[in-house]
Amino acid sequence: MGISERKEKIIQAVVDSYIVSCEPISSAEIKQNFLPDLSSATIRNELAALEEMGYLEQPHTSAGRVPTAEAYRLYVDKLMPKRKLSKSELKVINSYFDHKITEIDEILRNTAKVITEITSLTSVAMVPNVKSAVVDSIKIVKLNDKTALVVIVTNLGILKDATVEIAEDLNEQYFITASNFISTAFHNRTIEEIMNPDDMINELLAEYEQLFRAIISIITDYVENGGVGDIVLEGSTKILDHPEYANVRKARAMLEMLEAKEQLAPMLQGSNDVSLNIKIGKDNEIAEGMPECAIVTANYRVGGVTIGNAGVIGPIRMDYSKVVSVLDYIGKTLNLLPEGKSVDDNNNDEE
Amino acid sequence: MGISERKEKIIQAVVDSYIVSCEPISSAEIKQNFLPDLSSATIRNELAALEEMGYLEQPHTSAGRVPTAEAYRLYVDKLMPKRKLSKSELKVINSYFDHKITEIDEILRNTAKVITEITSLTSVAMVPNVKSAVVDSIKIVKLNDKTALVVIVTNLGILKDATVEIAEDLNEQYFITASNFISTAFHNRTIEEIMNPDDMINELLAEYEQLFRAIISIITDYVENGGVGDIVLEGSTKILDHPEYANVRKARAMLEMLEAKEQLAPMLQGSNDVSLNIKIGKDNEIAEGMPECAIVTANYRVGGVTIGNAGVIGPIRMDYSKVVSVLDYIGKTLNLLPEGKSVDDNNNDEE
DNA sequence: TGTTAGCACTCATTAACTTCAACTGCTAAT
DNA sequence: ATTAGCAGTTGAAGTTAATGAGTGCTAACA
Repeated sequence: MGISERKEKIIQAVVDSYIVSCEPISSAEIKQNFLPDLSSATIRNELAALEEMGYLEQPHTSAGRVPTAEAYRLYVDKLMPKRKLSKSELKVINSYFDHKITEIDEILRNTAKVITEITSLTSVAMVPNVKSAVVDSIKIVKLNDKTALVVIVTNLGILKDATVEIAEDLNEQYFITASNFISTAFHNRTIEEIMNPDDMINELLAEYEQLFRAIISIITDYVENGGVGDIVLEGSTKILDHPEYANVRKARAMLEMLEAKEQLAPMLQGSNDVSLNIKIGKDNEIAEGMPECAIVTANYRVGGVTIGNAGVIGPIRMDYSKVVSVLDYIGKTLNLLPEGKSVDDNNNDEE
Repeated sequence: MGISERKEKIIQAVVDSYIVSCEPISSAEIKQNFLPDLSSATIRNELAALEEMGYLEQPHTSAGRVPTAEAYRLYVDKLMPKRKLSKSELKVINSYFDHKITEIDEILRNTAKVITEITSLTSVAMVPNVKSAVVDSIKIVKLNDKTALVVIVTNLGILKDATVEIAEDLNEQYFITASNFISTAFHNRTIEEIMNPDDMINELLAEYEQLFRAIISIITDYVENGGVGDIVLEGSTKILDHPEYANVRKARAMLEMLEAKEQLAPMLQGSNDVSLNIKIGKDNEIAEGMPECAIVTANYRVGGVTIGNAGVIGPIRMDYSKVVSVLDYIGKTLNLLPEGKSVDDNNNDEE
């Protein structure tokens, strides 16, 4: 049993209005701005029905209506208008990616920055699935008598550089040989395989056991340190711009959640198969007492390889339409990056 | 013209009380908790005099007194009681530094963390004076056909690792030779000298000019990117715990200032000669419209070498006594780090 | 049967007013 | 110089009344 087209129009009207005003919407408002051919009384009847159905709420008897999470759900799934980004917005996005970028970290940082700049919302970006990264090579460089630097190069970029303690009597040549040896052994293996080495690897690396253990320990540290890669947060104070968080109690709950970045990971993930993921309200109640909010994330690929997720986090009342357009356009832009194609060429959307 | 001892006692009473209550202090309160042998009327006379002198303020006529920045100044310079940290606090601090720490970054991160944990204030830590860091060696490692990693090791730790693009036909041996060559040329030079190479260096490095330029470019990037090293922020949401920032306007001003980390640098610096630096209110009005706050920073040395500044940032009404003790104790702890001495040995303070 | 005008009703918000209590400043006595 | 006593000031909290935005319902209408 679907709902009538007119009801859908009304839901859309309520959500659209509420997104900009953050105040209950009255029947008169809807008549004036969306359905001038109906009387406010008729609209009131519909509103009452929609409230009965769980799409709308009244803060108090004599107030207008406010959308529930259900309404937002319907809105983003079906009713939301496609938004076209303005020329200047496109320009801003392109400017973030129009120069050569080599490090995945930087791509993600830029992605987060540009999302925040355009949407005025707090944005997050993260590298997922470190375990499935494929090792290209491993370099071990002696820095001084006591320490060496381990660099693990993967298809997702430089995974991690960390220092390890070494015996003092090992010379540089030793590390060059070791690097080559270990690189060969690990080449084209995934991080996961290295963490659980099979007999072959174990045997192969017996000679460099100390270094080998150190490398595994670095990788394990890294993977277990939240099980995920870096999470980049941008514009966390934007949260305070929304009237929803006008009182300090709520604002703090939100900011504290953001400050504990690692706990955000499970909410950003889970969108690996889907390119766009919208979680509204209870959808993302990972932890007890988590503040109500909405999270929209996209799964980003560069040259066919998934490099991470990025998106926004904000009040349930957010401009989903704009957010989706931005995430979408950034996705297209990123996908074209490595081919060396100019980013200006991919602006052949609808219209 | 100094002020009488009794007046000082009263200022101390007002500040001490205000630090815990954040509410105007009445003459009766002072009598009860600090000066029971005087009548409240006498205290009122003194309070009026101190207000005249600029040390105290009344929010409104029928309210108690609140200390001005002047009063805090006098308090920290002269009146503040020496606080002894509790056993459990000392334990917490020691636990952050009782294992081998090699990277300066990690020391600073830990420092910030422990400061926040104990003071419940937002803390900052930064590496200053990159320019005067002395280069130990420089390593260039070929990662793949197109990129190489440059690692600059200084007396302050690994200054920066960054990738550079390289010509495809250079083999690994080339970089080993180049590393050695460049390392030798730069050894014991400061970053500043490298940024403005003299003729000798220029001549010496003519052979590796491309790499040489790339390295200088990395260093320049790094130094100009705020002119300072990393700034670590810890516990920024602690700001919201203080009643001073109960309204969102003020909270946002503060948080936005913190988010623009780089701008904090000049406020943390300037304490290179002094080991402890307390800036109250207008003392640190770097930018127009900066929220009123106090900043207490310490200059930290490990083995005689300054490694950075760290401290707290919070409302003018903060527990200076505790903050100073904490920063002080951490300073002593850090200073003993490299000698391998147990951190538990340095607990021979007063009492 | 769906739509609409009309009207009574509800309830948050605001302003005006009152009360209350916390302090002070001042005066006069010690 | 100190102090008791008291009048005076003022914000905070509580009360009441007026306001008006918006609804739900009823009865008439197409």
